[in-house]
Amino acid sequence: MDDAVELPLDAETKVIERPNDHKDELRLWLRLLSCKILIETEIRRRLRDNFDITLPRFDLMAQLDKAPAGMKLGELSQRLMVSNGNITGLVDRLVAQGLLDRQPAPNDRRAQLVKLTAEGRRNFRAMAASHEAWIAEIFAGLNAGDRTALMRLLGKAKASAHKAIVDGANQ
Amino acid sequence: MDDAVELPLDAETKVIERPNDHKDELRLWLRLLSCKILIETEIRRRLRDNFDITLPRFDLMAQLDKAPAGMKLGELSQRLMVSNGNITGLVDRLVAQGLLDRQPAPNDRRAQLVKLTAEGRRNFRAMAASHEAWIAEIFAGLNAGDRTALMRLLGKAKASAHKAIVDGANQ
DNA sequence: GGCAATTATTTCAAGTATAAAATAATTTCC
DNA sequence: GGAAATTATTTTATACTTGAAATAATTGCC
Repeated sequence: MDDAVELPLDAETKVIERPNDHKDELRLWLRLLSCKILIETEIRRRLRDNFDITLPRFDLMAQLDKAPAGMKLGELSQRLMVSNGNITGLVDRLVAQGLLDRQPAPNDRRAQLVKLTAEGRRNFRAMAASHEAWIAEIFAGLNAGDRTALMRLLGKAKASAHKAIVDGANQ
Repeated sequence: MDDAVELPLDAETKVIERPNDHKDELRLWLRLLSCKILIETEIRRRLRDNFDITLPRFDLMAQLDKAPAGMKLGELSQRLMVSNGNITGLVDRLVAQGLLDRQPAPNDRRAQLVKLTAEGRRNFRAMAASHEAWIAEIFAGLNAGDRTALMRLLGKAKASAHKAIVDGANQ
């Protein structure tokens, strides 16, 4: 089979001849993805080089730092948007490192509360300061207006995605 | 994912009382991430349910579909922004599935060219049509102006991140 | 021509991630 | 009170992912 090369069509022609073309949305998605990978790879590298910690562990600790009373595993799973089984393993490793501890949840023997240990909190606070500065550095090329606009558009994209997910649950 | 509750400070107060605060950039990063996870999880689910394929495999095939002459593994690694070892395994599995084939690269006995098989191309084309429609559906809540603006801002973010990565290589 | 540096890929160990099934406890509701 | 449904977590199997080291081939340069 021959592999057709893209024809050089301008936007006008596109609309007329390819009414169901959604290359724009596809490009938008790919750019969002590449932006995320670029930033994440750099943050991962800096966390490793400076603090010898992985990004998933840092992210989990960040959630716990905001919840001094501790969190249930399911809560962590929801906030981090990852599966339950994933959290089980991550918490295991962080507990083994002495950065977290588990304790039974009051009033519910199914659940456990996980919280930062004193060492975990101390560690996290130090890392978080650097992390915040890195993120600021990474977005330094955007002014306040850009950031506000990007925040709003991403919010709109999230809402739109949410709707598509609810609507097309059986798709 | 969660957008922490805004403190009731106006911009002025913020600047005065929290000169080195970069919570805005942090929130922006977290929103970008959650947007990506939300969309990716849904696309992954639909690919699995409709075509019984994983997202990484689909993404790899998408690259090859654009390169009828085939691609070298390193080229795939760059385009997909993943490690070399990752590509080796993915290609192994896709070859085992009969969707790809490897052949020696001309003029370079270190390298190999990977390309879609006829079946792989047929498969991919069918999946790609659905995939494109899903992405369009997911971004349907954004009008053309929103999409253009988001595209531009993400481009700016990428450029900014790139600069930070080059500048802060030893950070 | 030949040796050092680079490039392409694979291998390896560890960790991260998912989906689905299993386990255990709680809640609902009659 | 007790069965059924729900919820919280773990387990399992498999796949994906990374970073670093190893292997193999090519290129650059004297």
